[in-house]
Amino acid sequence: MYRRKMRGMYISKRALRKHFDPRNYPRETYLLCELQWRGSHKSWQHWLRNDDSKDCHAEKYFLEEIFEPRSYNICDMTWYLSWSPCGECCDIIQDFLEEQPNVNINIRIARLYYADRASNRRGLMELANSPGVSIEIMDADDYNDCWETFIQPGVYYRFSPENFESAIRRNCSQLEDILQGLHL
DNA sequence: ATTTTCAAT
Repeated sequence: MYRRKMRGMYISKRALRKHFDPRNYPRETYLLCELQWRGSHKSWQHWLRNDDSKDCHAEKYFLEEIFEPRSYNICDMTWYLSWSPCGECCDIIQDFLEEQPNVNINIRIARLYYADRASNRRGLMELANSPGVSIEIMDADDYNDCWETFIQPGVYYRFSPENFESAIRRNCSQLEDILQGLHL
């Protein structure tokens, strides 16, 4: 059914710590996806990072190479993204959703990618206003959900978001401004 | 450092 290309389902806590702590500024982007087709009890998880060799952002890579559409039932996806999508990826996601109107994407992001660039701000605002899309900064519940889903059972990890609550708050207010179309 | 970024000039 789904190919497991490039990466698998579980991720190391080391990688999660590095890439989803908003106080870090890593030079790669991680996309963790959990999806469920309505009517099915099983969910499916997959994670990947951007492909430097192909100069391909993580979002484009996931939608073009990993996701396998079905013409029936509704698909609910949650994405945990370490960087927010750039303007171009926002357009790609929007086009994808127009072609796949049975898919919903709930996007949770750890930090904002070049938030001072008008093209990125505009992309996020337009994407957030598309049907089937929600975009939010990851809060403590998101971190816990993400950890529970993507860390292998039996691996001990305690998440302590209090260490970066101020970074989360700053990103939330910045995203709020962007989605309201301020400073475009 | 209220820096750093999947980014080229």
